[in-house]
Amino acid sequence: MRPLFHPALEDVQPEAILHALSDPVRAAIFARIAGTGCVDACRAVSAVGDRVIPKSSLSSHFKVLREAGLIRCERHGVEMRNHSRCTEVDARFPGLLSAIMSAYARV
Amino acid sequence: MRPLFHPALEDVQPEAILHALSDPVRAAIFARIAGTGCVDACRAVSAVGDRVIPKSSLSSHFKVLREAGLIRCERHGVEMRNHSRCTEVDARFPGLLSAIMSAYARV
DNA sequence: TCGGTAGTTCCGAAATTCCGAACTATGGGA
DNA sequence: TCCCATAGTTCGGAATTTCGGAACTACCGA
Repeated sequence: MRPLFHPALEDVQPEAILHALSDPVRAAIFARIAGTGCVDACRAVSAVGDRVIPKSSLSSHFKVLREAGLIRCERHGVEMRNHSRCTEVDARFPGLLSAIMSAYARV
Repeated sequence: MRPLFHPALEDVQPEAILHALSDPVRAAIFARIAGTGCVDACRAVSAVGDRVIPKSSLSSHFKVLREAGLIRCERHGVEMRNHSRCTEVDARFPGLLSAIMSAYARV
């Protein structure tokens, strides 16, 4: 398997970040990844709230987050490890991610 | 014409805001409204960058912004005046709008 | 009442999202 | 080595959303 595409920090666009996080499921996934530092993808987030997310949907959610520049994914053996790129993104767009995540936390 | 629907501040949802502003055209419209304080709708924003936006698309963009709680629209005679709800929204989600707008400004 | 400007609604085409089923990749035995 | 189980991706069709032109409505001034 060839390595997954990750945008360079300078190619990360605000619209992609907002689009990625405008889906509550993706926002919850991202919050979990950012909160725990690292999450092995699908099994660890197979449900959000009381809603079960199908594998194929999860896979595309991870792809959206990755291509938006929000997470970094690498395969470790049979599972995928996901790390947030919070620190990087915060350097490019100061305060953006924390404002978004605390807006969600407020609801 | 019956008055337009505007969500109460406590019904404003982060996902709606992010979705509304994840479209660069809407973000540009909102920036113009927030910047000038008030914009008479379509004529004043009939183009974003070098791209002309059809009236019907503009109309639905304004609707999305309004229903997300980002702007307040009222008819004055033949034209529609749009005000940003920045101050209100900032009270509910501190720092969110300014972080988003400065992220766009950075690109 | 007519005419012009501002904006909305309607509706079909295009694009996007959703998710089940089938498939691929990897590692651990036997 | 071969097979199995687990983790995740891809495919494809249905459902939803977005786009934009044409027709329509609302309001004002003359």
